[in-house]
Amino acid sequence: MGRRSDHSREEIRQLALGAAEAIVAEGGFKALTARKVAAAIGYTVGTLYLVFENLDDLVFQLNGRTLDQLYQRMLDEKRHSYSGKKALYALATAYIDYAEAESPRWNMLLEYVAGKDEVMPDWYLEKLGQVFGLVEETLASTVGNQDDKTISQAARVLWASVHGICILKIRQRLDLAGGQSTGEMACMLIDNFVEGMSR
Amino acid sequence: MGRRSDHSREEIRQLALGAAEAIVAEGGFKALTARKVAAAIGYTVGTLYLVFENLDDLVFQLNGRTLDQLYQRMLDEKRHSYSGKKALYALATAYIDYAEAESPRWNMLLEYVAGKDEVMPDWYLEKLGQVFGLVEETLASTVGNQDDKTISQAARVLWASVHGICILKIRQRLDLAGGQSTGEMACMLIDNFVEGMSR
DNA sequence: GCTGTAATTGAACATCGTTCAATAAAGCCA
DNA sequence: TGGCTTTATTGAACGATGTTCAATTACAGC
Repeated sequence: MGRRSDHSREEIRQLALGAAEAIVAEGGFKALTARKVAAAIGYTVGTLYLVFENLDDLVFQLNGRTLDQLYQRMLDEKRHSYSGKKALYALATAYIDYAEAESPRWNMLLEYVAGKDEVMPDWYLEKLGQVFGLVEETLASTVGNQDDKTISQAARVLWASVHGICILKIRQRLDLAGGQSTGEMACMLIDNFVEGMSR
Repeated sequence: MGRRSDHSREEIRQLALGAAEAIVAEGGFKALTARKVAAAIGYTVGTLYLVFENLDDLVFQLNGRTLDQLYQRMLDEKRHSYSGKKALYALATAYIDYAEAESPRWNMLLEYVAGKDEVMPDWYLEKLGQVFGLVEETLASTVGNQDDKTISQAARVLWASVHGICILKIRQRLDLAGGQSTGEMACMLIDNFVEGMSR
């Protein structure tokens, strides 16, 4: 109808993202459609396009909230103040548990493939940086006296690796033989990597 | 029209897969549509559905050919008969070079997300196994006297990790700071992992 | 109560994957 | 050669998708 002003733009944005999360949790990425999100919040498609540039934009913002949750879970785990390798295990476990519990949503983090020279928005890179920062701190306090640059690079290598294990497991590209759990694989990675770094 | 019999089913299948590869290389995954593939090989949509169950099936078979190529490249590299860590570097480099040269196609390997209890077809798991087998051999000859199970598990962990680095790089989730190349990151991973394994 | 503003709608468009009755070309037999 | 059967191939049809935008309607101020 006409102007109702039941909700502000920002409220509609939040409602839509919430509804989208529920839809994805229920039916995975392919279940997410503009009309479904609109219907779930009691509006119509047109309204969504006042608040989001397009569906990709909505997905991107949803991914932002996923990264926030991921960061929060890892931060909570770090609060338990383990030290050394145990702290890295804890971070990896938090990451993996989230990925397995919320797998459709976590999967969506990689769904969007940027074009050749498109670049991620700054706010998104910042959220990614937070997660890596956490790993960096923990790694720094685990392997002694290495320079900052090495630590920062190693943290990225290590976390990309944890991520890789997670992805192949969850997307079932890794079942063949072995039969280890994701957690066990991550431990093996951390053990050897940290051992190697501390020579 | 009616029956032309210009090509056998198998020939049509190969033509379609070839055309699909070209389309993906040109415009990425989202450019791949049934009508485009059909037009490219001089048939209509209907014909595609005589040869493929659906578009997912086509993508799956295309992924099979990608795995074959990947395996071949890695095998060629191994023929140069390096040994030790150098051999692992060579495998990783072959993998990474392929991923970067054929990134839309390589990206497609992870595009399909299986449902909760769907399982990959055997022929696909076999192709995956081939790739891992190559890493296994190489790793076994690099770190001395470890039992087979440990090697096989470690090979999976290591390659999932290389894969993770590749994915985050190519999908631009990893630019922040550091500025290492994918290859350098993989070397760092292999160095530390192998060092750690050989205690 | 009237009017102007703007929030909201939903029909319209192009395109998608997928299906299947209709069609026309090839093979075959007399 | 001509007619009949077979079947490979077609393409219109269907429902659903993302996206747009003129039309509609509810509110705010006078």
